[in-house]
Parts: sequence; C-alpha cells; structure tokens
Amino acid sequence: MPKKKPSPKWRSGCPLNASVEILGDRWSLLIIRDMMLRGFRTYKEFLGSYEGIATNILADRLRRLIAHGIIATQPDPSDGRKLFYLLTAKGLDLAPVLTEMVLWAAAHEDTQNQALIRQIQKDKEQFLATVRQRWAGKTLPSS
Amino acid sequence: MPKKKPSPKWRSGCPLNASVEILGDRWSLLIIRDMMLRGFRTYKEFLGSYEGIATNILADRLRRLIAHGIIATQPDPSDGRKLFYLLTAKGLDLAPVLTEMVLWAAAHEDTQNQALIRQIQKDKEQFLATVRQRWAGKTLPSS
DNA sequence: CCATCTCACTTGCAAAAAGCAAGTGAAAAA
DNA sequence: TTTTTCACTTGCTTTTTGCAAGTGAGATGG
Repeated sequence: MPKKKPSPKWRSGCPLNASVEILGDRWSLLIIRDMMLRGFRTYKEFLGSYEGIATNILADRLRRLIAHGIIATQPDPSDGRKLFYLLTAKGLDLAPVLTEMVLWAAAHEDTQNQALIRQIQKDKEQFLATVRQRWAGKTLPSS
Repeated sequence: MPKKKPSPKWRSGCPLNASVEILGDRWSLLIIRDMMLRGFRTYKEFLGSYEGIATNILADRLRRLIAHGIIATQPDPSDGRKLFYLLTAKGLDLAPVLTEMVLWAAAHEDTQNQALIRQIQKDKEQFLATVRQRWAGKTLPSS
C-alpha cells in the first residue's frame, strides 16, 4: 500500500524530480545500500561504514528516510537500547535504482567490489531476485 | 573508451559511492534529464526548466558534469554566443538509472507525466532503445 | 546494587554549499 | 551604432554539512 503524501510540495511534478528530492544527497543511498546489501540494521553499524558519515547527519538522514516511508524501526527485544532500522517495501523497491547506479559506475569509473559487479552483470534479474528473496518477510510497514 | 581518472580520491571504492559522489545532489540528474529526454542543449534552456536552478549553480553543475566526462560542449556554428551541451556516451549510459528512478517515484509518490511513465512501464527496454536511437551519432567524445 | 560502559542520539560551532540579485563581456539583431 | 541576447561571474545571505563534545536511558560487570 504505497501511502502518498497529501501535499509534499515538490519543486515539480516530474517523477525524476521527486526521486532526486528524496534521494539526491551524498548519504541517503549509501545508508540504503548498507541495509539492502550488507544487512546493516543499527545506528552504530551505519556509523561504522567506510565512507564515515557524521553522527548528526546520520540521525537526520534516518529521520528523513522514515518520513518518506523508505525505512522503519523496530525495537530490539533483547536490548532496550538498540533500534533496528529495516527497509519497507518502498525501500526495497530501490534495488533496481542501486543496481543501475552500480553498473554505471563500474562501467565508467575505477571502482572496487568486482565480485558484486560480476554478479550483477552476469544476470541482473537474478541478482534482484536474490536481494528480494533475502528480504522476503522482513520488510516493515511504513509506520 | 571509458577514460578513468588517475586518482579522484573517492570516499570509498564502492561503485555506488562513486555514483553518489558524481550524481548525488539536487540538480545534476535533472540537467541530464533535460538533455536526454527533452532535447535541451543550451544554458538558457536549462535555466528555463521548471524546477528553477540558479545561474551560478547551473554553471557549476555543467562544469562538474564536463569534468566527469558526462557531457561535452560544441559551439553553435550559426551563433557565436551559443554553446551546445550534449551527452557523451558515458552520459547516455545514465538512461537506465534515470529510468529506474522515474519508475520508483511513479510507483510510490504522487507524480505527473503519466505519458512517460506508461511508456516506460509498457516496455522498459523498448523505451531505452528509443532514447539511444534518438542519440545515435549525436553523443560527443568527452573532451 | 552501583559504577561503568554502550547505544542512539543531541548540541554548538565552524566551514562549505546553495540560493538570490545584480553585473559583465562578447556576439548578434535592430 | 545602439540595444538585446547569451553565457556566464560576483557579492552576499541563508542553509546545509561536518566535526567534537555531551547526554540520558538501558545494559553489563563486580
């Protein structure tokens, strides 16, 4: 059930513009990558990612992603301090976007992670199916 | 011929991070959209786009896109003041990224341009083929 | 239990980037 | 030859980012 915002006041109604307004910064997609592909779930795990996001920026981006229904939280039943951040169905639907961005950079820039790149290049749909499989039954409703 | 940078010093070697560092802002992909899908070629046309980019930001983004080999310029033979900005092969290769971003926003946000969305949904590969066809023989080498 | 530690943040401040209005120089049009 | 147009640049204010330090609730160890 994609819940639409009543009046988010986009700069324009263009769908690409909506995507850019939601995801167009230097951190949001990396957080989603960490969740989707690396299985990161906690604030601390995101903080430990190689690119080195600052604590206040991370808190802000998580808040924004929640507000947009891309991720949601769940308390850790075994540790009251911990919060699990998980993708919603909307967030999981970003898999093709991430995939194409990875393929583009792999084709035109000098990057690492050849294993991932080969896997995607070999069979894109199979890769996406695997990602979705890993998340089957694990996505959260958007609040 | 993808020309790799000697040492662009990414925050990390992850291909997604490279994409985000190059394209992760609120304007770059909109400029590419205007070129790729709307046939815009001049500074003035980009300025006239609905989202309303500021002149200094536009100049900066065009410079950055050129530096990354995504677009290139060509003087207008019939008007010495004008410059044509055109996609390179690398820039045209962003078509699948834009396409997936459009599909995602169309599925989860309240957006316009239903004609474009239907066309992509109907047959994604056909849509991409059409875009590439329109650019066949028109992309510029990256400097 | 009680001090200490861990976790998920917040706060304060400096630096960088974005946004706005106005200006500039070369080339074309009137 | 004056006026426009084009592709920018400059100066300034506002917003965002980034860094370092701090906070409070909850877990852990003795």
